[in-house]
Amino acid sequence: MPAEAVTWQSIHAEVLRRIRDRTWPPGQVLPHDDKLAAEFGCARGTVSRALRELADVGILDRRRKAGTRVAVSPVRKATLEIPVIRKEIEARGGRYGHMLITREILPPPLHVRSALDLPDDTPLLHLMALHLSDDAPWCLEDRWIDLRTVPALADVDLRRISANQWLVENVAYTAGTLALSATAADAEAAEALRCPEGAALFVIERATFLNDRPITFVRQKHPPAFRMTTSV
Amino acid sequence: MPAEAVTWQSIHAEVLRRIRDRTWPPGQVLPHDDKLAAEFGCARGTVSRALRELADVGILDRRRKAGTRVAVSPVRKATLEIPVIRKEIEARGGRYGHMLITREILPPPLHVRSALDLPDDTPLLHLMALHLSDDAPWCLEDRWIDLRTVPALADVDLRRISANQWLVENVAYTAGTLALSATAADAEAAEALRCPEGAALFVIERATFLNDRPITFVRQKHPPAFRMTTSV
DNA sequence: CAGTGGTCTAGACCACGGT
DNA sequence: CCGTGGTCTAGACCACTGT
Repeated sequence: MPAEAVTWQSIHAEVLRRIRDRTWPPGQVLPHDDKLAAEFGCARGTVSRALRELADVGILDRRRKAGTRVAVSPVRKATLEIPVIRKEIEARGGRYGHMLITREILPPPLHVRSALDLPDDTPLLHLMALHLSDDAPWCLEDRWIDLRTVPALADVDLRRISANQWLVENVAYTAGTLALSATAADAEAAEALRCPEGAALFVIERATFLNDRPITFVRQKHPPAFRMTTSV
Repeated sequence: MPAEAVTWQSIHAEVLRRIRDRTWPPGQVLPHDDKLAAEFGCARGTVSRALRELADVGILDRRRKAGTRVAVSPVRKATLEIPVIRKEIEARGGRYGHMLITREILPPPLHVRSALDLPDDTPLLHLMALHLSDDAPWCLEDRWIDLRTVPALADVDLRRISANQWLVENVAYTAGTLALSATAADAEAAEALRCPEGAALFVIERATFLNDRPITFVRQKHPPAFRMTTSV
């Protein structure tokens, strides 16, 4: 048997195996990094790297002085990728299209003020737009933009480039929130998405900020067939 | 001015600042790790650690020989936490309750066979259960379990402990898929969740495996007020 | 082929947080 | 207080991949 190279990945896999084995059941304290390094025949840094990765995904609980334990309630974390809609559609083999429905300057409704943490009802740029995949409605977008944070957007022709894409290419946000929910299609959504009124729509809401200044709040309604998937 | 300690976090923050500044715009090639280490006055390993974290979340693109670039299409990644339902309810301050509606052994329908990659229609354990928060319906769970993978579950009294909880505590899955969608409430869901038929429900579907052997497929329907949130 | 990031090492100091 | 993980260093070798 050849002396296998000890990599952090190999330690990661071995530790995971012992956890799944229940060699180390939930709540169990693992040997200290030094002990494990001796057992695996490697430096402490290598063990540390492996265990840190497991702690990052919630499988281990590492604390100074207390040591490393197998997490009791493994709060599994799933990562969702939030691509630009255009890329998402093209990745699925569709031809991307975009239609600006309305563009106006309006005082924001309460839920927008709340999401963007706006102290008053200073008017924002409001857009309604439809994203299309092969000319079929992909999602109806209801967006509010604070032009005080991104003044350059005021001069952009949003019929040619979607606000979504312009923002991604021109503003790197520093913080954001994401909410997923389901809602029934109102008349406007039903018409735009060509689905019956009352149909169950998948809703993605995002608020983004640039150094605590609000950039945009967007609500995207997807037709009933839409699914978001990931693997864990 | 004291000589600040150079930590990987400080480099992480500084690089992020330069990206947001557009000092390094999307597509820009960064100086090599050695150069940056010299600039920041630290070891290459420290720079490497900082840049790796940024690459992990899709902000940088690091490749051997090609160097490090600012990602052009920042596919932002959001991480969703998938807790045990009981913990989720208790974390929100609710009192958890659980009701087993049906328990039977049945051949699985096609969508279950497909999700679990089952070659035939060998009967599985099928459960319908309702999770409650302060006696109000929280979610209707439709679960299929392959007892060949988890035979011990056959003898568990699922009226006392939910399958959800038993599985989390007793089986560490090795792989899984997650899908989120929206659907209209059918008569059964409407009655269980005390909402009108046709209401928009938020649906979470999960399939989990233990070393390529199917464990369970579960579809959880949440009433219209349900939201999943995270920050980025 | 050759340049660049990926990783390992051995040792050191330090920050956090149980006891 | 003092044990344990977190991090930095300086150097080395290696794997991947663009040219």
